[in-house]
Amino acid sequence: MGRHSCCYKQKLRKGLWSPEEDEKLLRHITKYGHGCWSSVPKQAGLQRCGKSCRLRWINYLRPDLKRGTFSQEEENLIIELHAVLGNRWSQIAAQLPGRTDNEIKNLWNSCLKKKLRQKGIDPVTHKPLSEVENGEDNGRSQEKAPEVSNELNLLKSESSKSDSASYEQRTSISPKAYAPEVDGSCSSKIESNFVTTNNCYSKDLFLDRFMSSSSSRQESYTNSCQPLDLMGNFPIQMSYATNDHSLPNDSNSGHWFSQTGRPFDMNSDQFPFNAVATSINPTPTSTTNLFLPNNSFCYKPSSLAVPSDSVSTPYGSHYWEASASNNSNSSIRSNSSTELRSSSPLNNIFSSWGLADCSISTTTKEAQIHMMENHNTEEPKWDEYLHNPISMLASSVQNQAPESLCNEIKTSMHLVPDTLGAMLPHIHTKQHEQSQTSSFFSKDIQKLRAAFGHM
DNA sequence: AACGATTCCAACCGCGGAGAG
DNA sequence: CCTCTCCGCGGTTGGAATCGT
Repeated sequence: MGRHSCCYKQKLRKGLWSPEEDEKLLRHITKYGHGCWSSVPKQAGLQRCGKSCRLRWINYLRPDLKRGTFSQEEENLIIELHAVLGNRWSQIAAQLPGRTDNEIKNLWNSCLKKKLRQKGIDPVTHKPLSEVENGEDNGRSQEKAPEVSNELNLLKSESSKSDSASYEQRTSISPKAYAPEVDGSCSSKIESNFVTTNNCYSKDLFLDRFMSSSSSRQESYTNSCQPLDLMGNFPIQMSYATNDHSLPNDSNSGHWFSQTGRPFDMNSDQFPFNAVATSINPTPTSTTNLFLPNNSFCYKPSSLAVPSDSVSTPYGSHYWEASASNNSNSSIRSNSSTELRSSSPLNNIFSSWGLADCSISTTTKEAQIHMMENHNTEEPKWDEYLHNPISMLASSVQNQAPESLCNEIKTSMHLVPDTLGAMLPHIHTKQHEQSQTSSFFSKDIQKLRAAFGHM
């Protein structure tokens, strides 16, 4: 049958990727998008199979990847999600912006399993080991909530020492993303009720939500808890600003913003600040805010203009979160008591952005309606982004040389805090470390450093 | 310093689903 | 329907890095 024609083709390289290969792939995808993966290697001049390219892109080159160790919140979330979803790594990953299924799987196998066992919890069933050993219940129970609560209690006691926010607060983001909106009645409460109390939220609903919304990675990214770009912080615009390119005009600028983040893998998500605003660390004070200097909840580059009507919060900027239940039917939940800015020229762009203050869960119905309306007007364009963000991006920047675009996107790829908390580009692998001096990367590093004012 | 054991993680493999013809 | 191809997912592996003796 030859299921994977690439598998038996000789001459194809296997194993670790060289920096040159990375560069080729990155350039190609940045420029043209991946399209059909099987044709990518040929077009990009790589001696790899399409599968390998895809994997490399998803697990390493994708610009929106968050690097570094998992925070306690992330670990907790993974455990929670695993309790409900089992080994559905891709779906778990969909709830952890910037993390790949592979990464999460590795973490689980190498770390979390052990941790759970040490705590006396069976990592498969998420029940107390003693119970499992007694053979009381084989397989996964239909009622997960109590077991998960056991885990959470243990985890709470462990992780609450340093965090002022409650565990529920810290874990509220993800659940709210898949909070059922069957009738809209649960939306705000659920944020803190999932798993811990399970009051209005069954596992089945939860699963339904997942199963129906994530037939593919991209789709699940779109539909689920989404990284939130920052109101007033314009990822791509900043890139342009640092590169002296003129900004797209208002009507086009919408192209640059992600409502849910994920469809903009290539763009907004890769922005160094994005991960901050994303959902994993609901509490701005949590300990591992990888991308944020000073633990602030969002970081606003000084070079960026902020809409005059944006409102300061203890955590920085406001934004709105979109939680689309599917591509054509979305509900947007304001997560703050702040009213929508309806007068902004970029209103429709921001129509679904929320405030990242997860401790506040006031839902404004009018706001939801308003936002839904606005959101819907963006739908067709949004759909295009979903299917080919890169080419959309490319077509939006006709005036910019592809080369430059490539560099800009790449620039934001891997940013890690330096010792002072400044965000510096980081080429992750050892392979890459060797090539950091290549002009391809170093130019961007310089640019980025300049943009951040750190040298 | 040398060596073996262990850990970690990037990458591979094989399967199943979806879609086109 | 059937066949074929492509894609994505989850399990597994290989090897580099780290740890312990």
